[in-house]
Amino acid sequence: MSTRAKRGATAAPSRPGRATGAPRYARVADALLADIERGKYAVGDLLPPELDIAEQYGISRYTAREAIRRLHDMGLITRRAGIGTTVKATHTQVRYTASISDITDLLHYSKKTQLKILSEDWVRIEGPLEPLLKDAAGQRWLKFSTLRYPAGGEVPISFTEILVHPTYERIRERMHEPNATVYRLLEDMHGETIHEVRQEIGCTALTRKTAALLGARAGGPALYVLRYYIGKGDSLMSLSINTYPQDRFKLSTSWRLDRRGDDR
Amino acid sequence: MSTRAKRGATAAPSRPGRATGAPRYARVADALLADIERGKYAVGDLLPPELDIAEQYGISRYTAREAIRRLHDMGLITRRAGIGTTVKATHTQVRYTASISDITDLLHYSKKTQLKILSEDWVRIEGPLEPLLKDAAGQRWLKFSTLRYPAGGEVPISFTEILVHPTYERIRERMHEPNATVYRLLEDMHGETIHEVRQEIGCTALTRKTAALLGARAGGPALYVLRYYIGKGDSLMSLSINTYPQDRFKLSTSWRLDRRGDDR
DNA sequence: TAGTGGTCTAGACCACTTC
DNA sequence: AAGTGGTCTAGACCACTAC
Repeated sequence: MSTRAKRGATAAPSRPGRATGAPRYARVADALLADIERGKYAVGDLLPPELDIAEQYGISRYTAREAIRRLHDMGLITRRAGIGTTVKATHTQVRYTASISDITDLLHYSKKTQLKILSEDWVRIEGPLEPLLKDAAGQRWLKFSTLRYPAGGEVPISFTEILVHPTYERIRERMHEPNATVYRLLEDMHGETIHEVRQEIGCTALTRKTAALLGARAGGPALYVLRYYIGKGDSLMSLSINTYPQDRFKLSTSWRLDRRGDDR
Repeated sequence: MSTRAKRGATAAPSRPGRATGAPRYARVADALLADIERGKYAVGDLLPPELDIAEQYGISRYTAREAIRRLHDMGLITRRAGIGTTVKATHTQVRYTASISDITDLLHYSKKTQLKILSEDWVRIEGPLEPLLKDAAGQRWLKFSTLRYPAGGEVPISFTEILVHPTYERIRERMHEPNATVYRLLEDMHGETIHEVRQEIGCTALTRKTAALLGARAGGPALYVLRYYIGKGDSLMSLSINTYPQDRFKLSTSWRLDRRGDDR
């Protein structure tokens, strides 16, 4: 009980389980983590209160909190004042993540593309659209038919149909501006943020009509990408239906291993 | 001063008292964030030392640290003892992330699939393989040709060629086990972890040979997915080349907005 | 040697939840 | 009223980096 502070940030490269020269909070965090993995605290259980943990390990409340914070950063627990600390998972659920800085990153490598609007009209959600927009069946949505070109290029990358919830019809006013994108207009004009994008990728054969628009061979293979743009509270704001003919576009994603609980 | 602690985490709408109602560290973090965005501290600059910030805002070092921690959690700064706090970015670089708990999640919705190995041999990286594995040109890699079936199904989902770096040839021993996956065997048998997966998605037309294996129409559209499995230090460990005929498989990804600096 | 961030203590008041 | 996590203070020693 005499040894005071141990040391600052030493090498101590996140040896899982080991705990020789690591800070106290890290050792306590490892101990708690081991308890959770061993099942001493099951999912749904409460961890002991901070003061109990502090007493149990002979540390101050600050250090106990710092240990618990690690578990929180790993996403293993939730905390609520008045309730306590609840175990939510025994292992870090997410191991790999992919990141983008901007939704545009989903669309094309090069952000330097241009959208050409072929037509703009109101459509009723029925027929082939209905399975894509079940919850909006019968509603009238704004629809843009577009081609996307590389900067200065003559050959389109994709044929894209964009459906927009009627609430946001004002974006029509500025949709023809160069470099306009639906989601940016939604943010600018309606103050709405895209909270989530759900993307579904498949393949298809080009119809005669689409092939003609894209200058590709009818029946040829094409990437078919649906993107649902979802706002606050799971509200669907927009849907885009993209068709990319073979070899004009490649979708790349990089998934990286998370090391959240280790260093920081 | 006399005023001690302010308050806990409250909503506190428009109490005309002092500041907004947010904790002090949050207000200070916002102020620092504003300074960074305004350019008062440019990228590469050092933020003032903790004690200066504490003095400047009339708070304790703990509270100043807590404020700075938020900026760190947002990825805007790096900190080093003896040096100081360096501004690394003015805005959170990553806004949207997608997560998976397991690499298997990349492959198919249902994890209940079975791999059938058609053949296994050593191939030299040349010819059509060379552009995919430039750095390994001329090397001999282990290659598996496989079909993946849904649990109990008769119709394959995909034709997959798997290339494995010669270092890891031992996985051959257990590759035929049910539910074997390359990356899990790499972890089990060689103690190597996949640090990153790079995925490239395109489309193609089925060759006669592949179509025959898959029981699909030659020339029909197919998803073409390359996955590079990368270990520590950017070392390429394995590559898989997947061909999914139309309608047998859909790739889904969900990108969520990060809200790291806001609540927690 | 001086100054930085990293760790730690011992206390305190607060808001929230449960009894 | 009691107990929880959330916030905050005023101090301290440490390891690291620069001078």
